[in-house]
Amino acid sequence: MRLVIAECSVDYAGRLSAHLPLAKRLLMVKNDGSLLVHSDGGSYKPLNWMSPPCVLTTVEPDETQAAAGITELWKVTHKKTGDALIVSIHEVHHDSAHELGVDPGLQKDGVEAHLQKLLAEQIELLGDGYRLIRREYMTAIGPVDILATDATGASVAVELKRRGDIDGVEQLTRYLELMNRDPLLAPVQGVFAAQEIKPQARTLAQDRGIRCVVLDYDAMRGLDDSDSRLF
Amino acid sequence: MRLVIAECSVDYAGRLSAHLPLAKRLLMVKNDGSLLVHSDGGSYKPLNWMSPPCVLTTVEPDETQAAAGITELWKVTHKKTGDALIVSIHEVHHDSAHELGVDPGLQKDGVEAHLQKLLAEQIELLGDGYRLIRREYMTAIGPVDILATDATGASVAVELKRRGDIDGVEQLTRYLELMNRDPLLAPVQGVFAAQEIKPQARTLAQDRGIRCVVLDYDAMRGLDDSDSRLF
DNA sequence: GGCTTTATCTCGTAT
DNA sequence: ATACGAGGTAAAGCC
Repeated sequence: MRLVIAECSVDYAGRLSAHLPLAKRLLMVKNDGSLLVHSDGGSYKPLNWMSPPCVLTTVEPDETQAAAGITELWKVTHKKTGDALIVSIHEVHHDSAHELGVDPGLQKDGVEAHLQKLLAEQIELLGDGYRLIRREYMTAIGPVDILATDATGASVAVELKRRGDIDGVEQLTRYLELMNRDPLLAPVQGVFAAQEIKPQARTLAQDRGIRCVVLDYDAMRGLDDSDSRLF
Repeated sequence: MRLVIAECSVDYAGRLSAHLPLAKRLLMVKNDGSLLVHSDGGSYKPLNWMSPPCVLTTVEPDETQAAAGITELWKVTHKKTGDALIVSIHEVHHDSAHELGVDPGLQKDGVEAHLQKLLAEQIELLGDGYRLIRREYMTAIGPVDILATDATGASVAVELKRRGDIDGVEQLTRYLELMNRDPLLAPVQGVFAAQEIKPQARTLAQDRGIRCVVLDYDAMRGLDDSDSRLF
């Protein structure tokens, strides 16, 4: 992510035409090439922006533009729609770049979060001798919902979903590949747990040696009297 | 505006509960106290945020939190709803503040400027034989959007609006009164052109002998190949 | 992948 | 002030 504070004017042409007069603003260039133009007020919506997929190119200002005080010209075009955003920069006050990496993303607490909490408390539902290591076990590619050990002490990675679909199996597969490369964890067994598991997902999981567990949410809630406290 | 790049986790409690696991993100603190938490991808929507009016306070982490690696705690609460956003900062990688001032704000040209340009180019939309005299024809009380002549060579004053309201008809009426006193122009016919004309405005216009024309912006754009050049 | 519904929606406008 | 509808809506859920 690149952060630039600059005196600039902005023109947008796409579904509509819009113009931002010259003023000092924040230009946020994300890793995917998308651009956000923010002022020091308003809500979270930028004054103007370009959504991915798009490309940012810097153009050399021509004589007229240079005479008008433009020192840099950014052109951001959307790859599909052809929408264009043109940023005319007059003066740069700040310019810094930062490596942020992939974000694990927002968890909206609802049924899945509650399911995770309940299963963590009732980890023996997976089998006798199972013990919880931790929830949200962090890996380089994101957090695994639950990490546990089975009766033999071997690691078990649990992926939780309300509706178990192929996507969830793929996700768990990626985690397992990564974790099995870690000598401190390997061998790691996979468990795909959901209130409902689609036949395709079940077939794929079994094909990859991943155990499928269907969870009874209501029964799990019934066992847990802390339910009234919610979280 | 303050920009902070930090390892942080975020919890939101308001209309819903949500959580962001520990990761490196951008924290944007606007002048009004509002906060935006951005990752290096996604759309213009932040991962999490607090809208104004709100207040940001920094809290000293307690022993447990400090032991967990939290060096700073930000608490942003909405003044009316009481929604709260809690940012647990583990490590700050960048921290800078910038004075941006008040933004002049976005001008949506789709409204009038673009319409005027398009209608000037496609003046025959008003009728066969129409010819453009000039845009922004100056009078003593201000510029008339478009001055043209009809097939007979008589003057036509065009008032353009995105949404045709009574105000626009009144404005055009004033121009027409003035221009009809000019022997070089008189008689001047009035045309009220807009993407949408309100019934009250239409009634008033017709009562004053002003012709109403509804413009199809998209069709006019489609006819204008200069649109593909963007600027 | 395409479609429908939702949103801590935001934002403007009319009442 | 509040209600209503559009948005460069974006994002989640569902078939």
